[in-house]
Amino acid sequence: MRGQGQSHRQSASATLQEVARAAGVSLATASRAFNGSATRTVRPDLRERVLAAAAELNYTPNANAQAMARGTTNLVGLVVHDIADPFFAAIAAGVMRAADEHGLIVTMGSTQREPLREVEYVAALRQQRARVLILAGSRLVDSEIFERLGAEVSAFQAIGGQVAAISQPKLPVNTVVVGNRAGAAKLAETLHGLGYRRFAVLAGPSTLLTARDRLAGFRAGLAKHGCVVPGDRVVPGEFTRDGGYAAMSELLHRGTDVTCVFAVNDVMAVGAMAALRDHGLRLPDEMAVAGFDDIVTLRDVTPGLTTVRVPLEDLGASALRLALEPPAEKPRLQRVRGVVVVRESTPDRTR
Amino acid sequence: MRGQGQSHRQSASATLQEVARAAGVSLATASRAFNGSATRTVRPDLRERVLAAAAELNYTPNANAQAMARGTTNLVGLVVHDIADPFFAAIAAGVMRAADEHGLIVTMGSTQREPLREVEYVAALRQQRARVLILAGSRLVDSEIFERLGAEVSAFQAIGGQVAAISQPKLPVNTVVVGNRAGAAKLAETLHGLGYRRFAVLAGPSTLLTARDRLAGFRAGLAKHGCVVPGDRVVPGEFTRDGGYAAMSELLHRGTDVTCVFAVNDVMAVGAMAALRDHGLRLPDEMAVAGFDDIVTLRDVTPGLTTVRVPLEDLGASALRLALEPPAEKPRLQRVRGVVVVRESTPDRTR
DNA sequence: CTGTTAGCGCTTTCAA
DNA sequence: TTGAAAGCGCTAACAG
Repeated sequence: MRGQGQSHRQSASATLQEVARAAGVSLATASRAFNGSATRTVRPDLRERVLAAAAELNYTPNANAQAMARGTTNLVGLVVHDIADPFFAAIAAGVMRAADEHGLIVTMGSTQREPLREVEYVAALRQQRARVLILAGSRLVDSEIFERLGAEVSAFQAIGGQVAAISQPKLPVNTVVVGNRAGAAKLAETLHGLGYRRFAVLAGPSTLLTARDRLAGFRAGLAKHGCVVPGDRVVPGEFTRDGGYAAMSELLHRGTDVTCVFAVNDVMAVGAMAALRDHGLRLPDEMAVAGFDDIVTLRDVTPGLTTVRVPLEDLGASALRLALEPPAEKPRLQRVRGVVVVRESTPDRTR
Repeated sequence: MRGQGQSHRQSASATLQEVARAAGVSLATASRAFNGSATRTVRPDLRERVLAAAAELNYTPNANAQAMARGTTNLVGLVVHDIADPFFAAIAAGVMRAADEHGLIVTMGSTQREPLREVEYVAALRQQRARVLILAGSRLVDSEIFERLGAEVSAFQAIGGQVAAISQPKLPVNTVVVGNRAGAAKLAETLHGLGYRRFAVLAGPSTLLTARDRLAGFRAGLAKHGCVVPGDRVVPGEFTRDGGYAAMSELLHRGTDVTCVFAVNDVMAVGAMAALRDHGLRLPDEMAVAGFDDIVTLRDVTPGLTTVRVPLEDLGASALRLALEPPAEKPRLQRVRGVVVVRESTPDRTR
């Protein structure tokens, strides 16, 4: 192609220089024809010529070159625990929607729930000079690797990157805080109001703050009514469908007289329902089940799952907006509360 | 400019130049210390010094600068119809898994099922000089905008980008072809074997090739047994949960004597089941339902949904591998077949 | 309003 | 092995 084929690349795209030449203007004018602002204007006819030449040559600006020259990109890096989990898929959808409105490109990393990979992704995003970093998903209690994440995030900020997190305000960055405790407490009170008294909790991983908060909130809500969940009715497990299935199986295996099970997220709740069925129990008559999140894809399970609705897409969109705010001295927090949604999985026992 | 801190940027990261200076070597040597190959080696002690200096300065290569200098990036652009749809989320997971193995970064665009946005995303990815483009999701019959997509894809290839598609082999690129026809035909035969004779199809959008192929395959499968689906029992609709709900409602509204409904994807099938329930029908006794895809998140619906399993994650991983293959004269096709999975939603009527 | 020119940070000849 | 220097494509002073 150009350069009479002595390029080592297999092919190349037209450059601004070539467009300028074709339009009979200087490089600078060609650049201004595209980026022209109030201060840097181009005579209309020249502008036309440049645009025409660009179209003719099928020119597209090289984003990498622009990034170099401008010293900034329009890349948003989103890090999630597991993109195949509908929880994160919904958040991702929200981030992408908001990114679109700002003309930003979203790149995504899925850590497969491996904390170290989160650190690696942040490093990769720093290398890409991403403008925005969004960390979605619960923090862990493990402080060792949390340190490293913090260091990496600081490094990202140090070169001018903007950051937001979704979950707990553990990092010194703007974060969208989900009202896990309050939501779970409200759920507990609602269930108590429906007449339930003997509860078990499928509690998720004990290292996951979100899981811990939901458990704590649930207990706090029950405590208001003098009701407790004994330790042997709190079963830990993975934060996944299979984790819910396993935890529920474990509970059934132990034998129990509980009438209502709270799984700390919907995905686990669905797994728990499957385990209950496989165990021959009829739902919801022989066991009530509640979850958390109100995952859209799961709204059609039967019996309909009582849960706490969290506006996941909005979470993603809000996080991007927060990240884009001009940096302040103190990180900003935006709290989002969940709303209890009662469905058929927890029928009213008081009547 | 950035001479003595009069840069307009708020901050900057250490550059290779600075690392080189700190290590007391030339820029070239510093570069080689990182990228060193067999031909371009660096004396071990110098190498050490460079690496130490880099660590000291918290240096990270600027990917944009590397892209400029090398003329190539390590960006994979993935375009999906809707990331919140578990179908695409699974594919995305597969792509990311495979990308990881190659040290590639994945950026994602979700078109919200708006064909024009697909074109825009491809344009954006060309601008980013992405190395790989993966187009996931059914092609449409609409030729007008298909032309534009084709042109944009060609432009992408023209500058050296590698492309793969997932769905139908309509574009002249490597593609992972899903055996929609064969899978639906097999499903039809299976259902016929279970004793069903009067079918309806919730057919999805008539412009979507995947939807059309599944309908055609289903009919072909039934035809083998002398069974037909009359036109008035084929109800179009959106390719979503709500589309399935609406189509099923429409069918029920018309009044019908069918005993089994085939929704052309699982998400629609779940919507259809909800509609059937809302209409007071008991499943699966009063109506059998089958879907297509075997979405993981939906494996726990009740009654368990009979469907055609498509290995979605593998689809994504395969697509990336295909895209990465050295360009050949002819686009390569990789066919993936679905496997019928019979569950409780279509009980055996023959006994 | 337009053109010239100096970088942005890095890779890669080409000489030494 | 190492270093000097020429770009990669673009933006943004700066001078006309």
